[in-house]
Amino acid sequence: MARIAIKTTKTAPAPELNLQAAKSAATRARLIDATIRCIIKYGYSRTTTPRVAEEAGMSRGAMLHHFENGSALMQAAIAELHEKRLRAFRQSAGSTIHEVHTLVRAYWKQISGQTFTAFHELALASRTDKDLAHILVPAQEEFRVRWYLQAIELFPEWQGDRARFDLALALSQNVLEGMAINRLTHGLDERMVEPILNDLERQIEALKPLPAKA
Amino acid sequence: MARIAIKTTKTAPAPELNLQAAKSAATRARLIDATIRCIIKYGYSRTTTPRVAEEAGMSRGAMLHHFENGSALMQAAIAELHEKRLRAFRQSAGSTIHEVHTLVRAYWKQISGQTFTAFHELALASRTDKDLAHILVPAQEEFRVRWYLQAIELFPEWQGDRARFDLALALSQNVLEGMAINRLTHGLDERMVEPILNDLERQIEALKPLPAKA
DNA sequence: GAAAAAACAATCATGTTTGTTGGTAATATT
DNA sequence: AATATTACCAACAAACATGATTGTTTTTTC
Repeated sequence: MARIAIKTTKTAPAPELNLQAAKSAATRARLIDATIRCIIKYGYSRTTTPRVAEEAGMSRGAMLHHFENGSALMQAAIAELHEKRLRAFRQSAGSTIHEVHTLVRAYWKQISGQTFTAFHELALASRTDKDLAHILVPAQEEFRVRWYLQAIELFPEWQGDRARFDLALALSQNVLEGMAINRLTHGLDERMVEPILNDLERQIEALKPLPAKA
Repeated sequence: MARIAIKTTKTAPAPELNLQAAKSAATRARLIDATIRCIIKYGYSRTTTPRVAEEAGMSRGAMLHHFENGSALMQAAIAELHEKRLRAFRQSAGSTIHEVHTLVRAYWKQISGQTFTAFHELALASRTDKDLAHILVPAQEEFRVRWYLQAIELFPEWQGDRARFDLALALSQNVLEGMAINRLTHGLDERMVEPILNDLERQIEALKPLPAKA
C-alpha cells in the first residue's frame, strides 16, 4: 500500500501531520460519537464502557487504548457535545435575519434535537455526581455567557433597559427549556407548543423598547 | 408485656387488626422514606438496595423480607411520592384564596421542594427505562389530569375561552417547571425568579376574561 | 408455655462494570 | 529490511449490585 513518508529533520516534538495519527483521530471520533449516542439511547448512568465499545463496533481494549479510562472518554464526549452546541448556536444567531420570531424558532429547533437531550442527561446526573459536575458546569456557564453576549449583540437598541432585557432572556430560556424537558419526560402536550411559542414571541416583543417609529 | 388478644372464630383469612402488623407497616414506611431520600441524595441510578438498607438503618435481608425485590420497593416509593404530591397539591388549591398570585406562588413553592426533585429524577430516568416508565407514567398522567380539573374548578368564569385557558395553564406549567429544573441543574439565576414569577402572573391575568367589572 | 409465624440478619451464587495485563497485527522510523 | 511504535484484541481480577438461601430472634396464637 502506498505510504507517504514525510522526511523531517528529527526535530523532537515536531507537530508533523502523521498520516497514521489520522486513523487514531478517526477512531477517537468514533468512540466519542458512540458515547453520545449511548447517552441518548440508554441515559448517562447506563452508558457503560462495554456498551460504548459495542456501539462503536470495536473491542473494549481498543477503546481503553485511546482513552485511559471511562471518565476520560466521557470528558471528551462532553467537550464534543459542547462544541456541537456552540456550532448550532452560532449557526442560529449567525443568520442575517434578526427577528424575534426567527430566533425563538431557531432556539426551539435547536433545543428539540438530541444534543440537548444528551446535555440534560448529563446536567441532571451532575446534580449528584460531583466529578461530573466538575467538568460539565464550566461548559454550561460558558454557553450561558455566550448566549447573553450574543443577545446583547443582536439587540443593541435594547440595552437601555437591562431589567426588561434580562427578563426577556430569562423568560425565553425557561419557557423553551421547560418545554423541551417536559417533552423528554412525557409531560408536554404537543398541541400547546405553537400557542406557547407564539405567546412567548408576543411577550418578548412587548418587552422590547419601541424602535424609531410612531 | 401486655398483649391484646383478639378472639376470632378461626375465620381463615380474617382481616383482624393485628397489633404486630403495625410494626411491619412502620418498617415498610421507613424503607420507603429511605428510598426517597436516596433518590434525592444519590439520584435514581445510584439508589441501590444496599444503600437504601443502610439509609434505613437495617439489614438488606430485612428489607427483602418486606419487599420481594428492589423494584417492588421502588414501586412503593413512587406511590408514596405520588400521594405526597397530591396532598401538597390539594393543600395548595384547597386554600380559600383563589387569586392567581397565591396559586402561582403555591405551585412554585411546591415545585421547589424535594418531592419534585425526586419526581424529576424518576421522570428523566424513565425516558430510557421502560419498566420504570410503566409504573411512573400513570402517576404523571393522573397528576396532570387532576391539575387541569382543579384549575377548571378554580376558574369557572374562564371556561368560555378554552384556548386562552389552556394556554395560561400550559404556560404556567412550563415556566415554573422549567425554572425548577434549571435550578436543579445549575442553570437558574436566582435573581430572575421574582421578575419571572411576576411576569407570569401578569400574563395569566391578561389571559383571563374580564370579570363583571368596568 | 409450646408451636407457628413473622421480623430481621448474614452468607452465597450470579452477573456487570471497571481497570490492568499480555499478546498480535499493522504502521512508522532508521 | 530491521526495529520500534502504535492500533487493537482477549483474558483477567477486584469491586459492586442483585436475588436466593439459611439461620436467629421476637411476636403472636392457642
